[in-house]
Amino acid sequence: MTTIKHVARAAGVSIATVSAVINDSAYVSPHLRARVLSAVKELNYAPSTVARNLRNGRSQLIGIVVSDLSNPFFARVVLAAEAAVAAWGYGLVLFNSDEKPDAEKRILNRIRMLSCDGAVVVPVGDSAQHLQRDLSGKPMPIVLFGRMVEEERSDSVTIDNVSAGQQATGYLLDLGHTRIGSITGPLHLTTGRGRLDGMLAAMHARGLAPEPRHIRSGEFREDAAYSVARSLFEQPDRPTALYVANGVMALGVMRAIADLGMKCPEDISIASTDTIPGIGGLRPRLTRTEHPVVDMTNEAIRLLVDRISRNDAIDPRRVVFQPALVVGESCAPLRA
Amino acid sequence: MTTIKHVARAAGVSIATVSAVINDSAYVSPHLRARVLSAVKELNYAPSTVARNLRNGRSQLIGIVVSDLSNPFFARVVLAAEAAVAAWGYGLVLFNSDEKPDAEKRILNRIRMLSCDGAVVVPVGDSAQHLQRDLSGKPMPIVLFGRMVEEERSDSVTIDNVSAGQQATGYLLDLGHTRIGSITGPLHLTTGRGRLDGMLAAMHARGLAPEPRHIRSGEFREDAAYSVARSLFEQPDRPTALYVANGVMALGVMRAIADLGMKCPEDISIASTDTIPGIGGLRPRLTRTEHPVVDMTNEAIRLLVDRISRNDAIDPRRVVFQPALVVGESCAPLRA
DNA sequence: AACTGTCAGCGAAACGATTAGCCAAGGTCC
DNA sequence: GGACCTTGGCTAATCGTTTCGCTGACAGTT
Repeated sequence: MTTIKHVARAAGVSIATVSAVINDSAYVSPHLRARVLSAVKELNYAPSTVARNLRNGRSQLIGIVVSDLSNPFFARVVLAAEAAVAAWGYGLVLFNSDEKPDAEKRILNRIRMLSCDGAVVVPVGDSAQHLQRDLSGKPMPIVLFGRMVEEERSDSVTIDNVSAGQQATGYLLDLGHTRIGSITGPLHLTTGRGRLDGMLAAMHARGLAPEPRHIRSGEFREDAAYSVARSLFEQPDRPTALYVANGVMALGVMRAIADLGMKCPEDISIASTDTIPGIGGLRPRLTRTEHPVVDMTNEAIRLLVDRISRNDAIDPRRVVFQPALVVGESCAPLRA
Repeated sequence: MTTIKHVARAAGVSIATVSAVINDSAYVSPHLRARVLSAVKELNYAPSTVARNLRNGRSQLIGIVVSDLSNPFFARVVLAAEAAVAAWGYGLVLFNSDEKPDAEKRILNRIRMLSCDGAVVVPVGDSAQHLQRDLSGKPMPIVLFGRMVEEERSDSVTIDNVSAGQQATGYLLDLGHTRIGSITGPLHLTTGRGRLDGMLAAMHARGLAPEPRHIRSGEFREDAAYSVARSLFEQPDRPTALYVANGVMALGVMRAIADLGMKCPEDISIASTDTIPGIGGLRPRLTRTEHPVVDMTNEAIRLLVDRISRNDAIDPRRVVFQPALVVGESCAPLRA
């Protein structure tokens, strides 16, 4: 590795001068500046970020912890986050907690040891809070993304889950369905609980109440949804319409429908929150509510970068995005 | 931040002793060791990776540069890579070159500045080679993934693209199709060129040659494939079967088929290489060749870690995985 | 001519860790 | 009892930067 010292020697100046040229942090005469720059090019010098980080206590690294990278929703978040942090001059260190609280704890500890300047976390436990409290002095900036676990004291970017459930269920109700079921995520997560609450609220608003056994919840996974859907469909009085809480679960439900020889939307209507992008050519297209993933991610990174470069403590900020209903072909009016 | 110095003071020992305890790098009497450990716990001390890295020239970071993170194939690679590097005790820094050679160059420079210990690169240009040559002294370990651009001197993990094209096309031929077209990727990439060569080889082996205007190539993107497919289908004597070179392109083709009011496989058979995971419930399921993504990724990380921890230079190793044909419902026998 | 102010550029001290080399204290052996 | 070895722990150098404070030259002011 060529270091600043080699450059200084080659250019016949002190390392302080080289540093000044590199960082534009002080005036250097054009003459010397040119000598330094040509030495830099000559030796193909690049300042060591490690040394720089040690010196000024920052790492230009942002951690991102997602709960399930195999979920395309989070893949899109990571994609957007990579672009966003690059635009702010940071690097993105990626972690996958796989919905396991202790994995999350390990990861957050690793993030701390890497001296990341901050992190975007899709929480699965309450470790994020602890991490912040632990640090004597400045807490590590954290932005919670997508969901919250308990009452949190961090910045957060989420969607209005209740509205998502309401909109999707409302659409099914408008089509005349009354026997509506739902498969939602774990109820200790706001994305699970909130969407279910929205679904129930929409029903109640029309004076309806779902069959308790048509209300199911499970992990946010394709195979989990598949099993739940099968057991739901194999019962005698199955629902005529189903609200499914996310994109991969909707895929699992679709697979169950196909495997049971049913047809969607002829035999059952499916509305979901979230979808899998790019499957526009496959039928049926899902009717679902969508989140503005890129905007949400940009906002999260913006909040994080702002908090990193801010030295006064301010109150947590919570940004909530609204879902939008997108109509596909997976829902049909109730047959009389 | 609490540093090793604070721990030393609290435990009443020198920082060298603390370091020895932390790293088990020298014998420390049980008495002092206990004092140190309790001070560590007391102060909630975690060694600064930055300082440690500066000192011993490693960063415990592995970079990964993918060419298009919005492609689910690479999303799966990243998912697998995250798990693999974590298992080896590394962190994963993610970059997206978006198929742009100059973005790749910038990224590789950033990776160098971050003093990553190595990188997995899906190359879009020839910067990876340059990066290796540039460094005086030890070159930075790099493993090329998925494709190669020119003759390369790095380790690489790829698939047998020719075989992928042959298998998929062979299946179409077995169904009786002779007027077969193809939409493949950019021909300067081995994934583009190789798959097309395989397709052509399969045709030639049966004494057939495709219509030149049925052989198209374009970017590995859903929308690119959509346009190409439309223009192909709107011609008078369109092919009865089509080989599509990757999963997202296949989705674009499916969308074009749907938008033109055609049906797959009734009106046209589609076979592809690569697919989008988890769409088992949507119809038709693609007939395609699949790659062992997880195995490939693990192998790449294994090669990289091996080269990082090795101090003797050895010849580049090339690992080639074989694709496997998976039959769906997107192909039908040719109607007489 | 002496004093003051400017200012380009330099030297050296951090940042937080690892580690080679050293130094007392204690034990062993003739 | 002195020479020698072992050994636990410490001091100090080092990694590659940034940055504070200083030097010395030169110009302007009286």
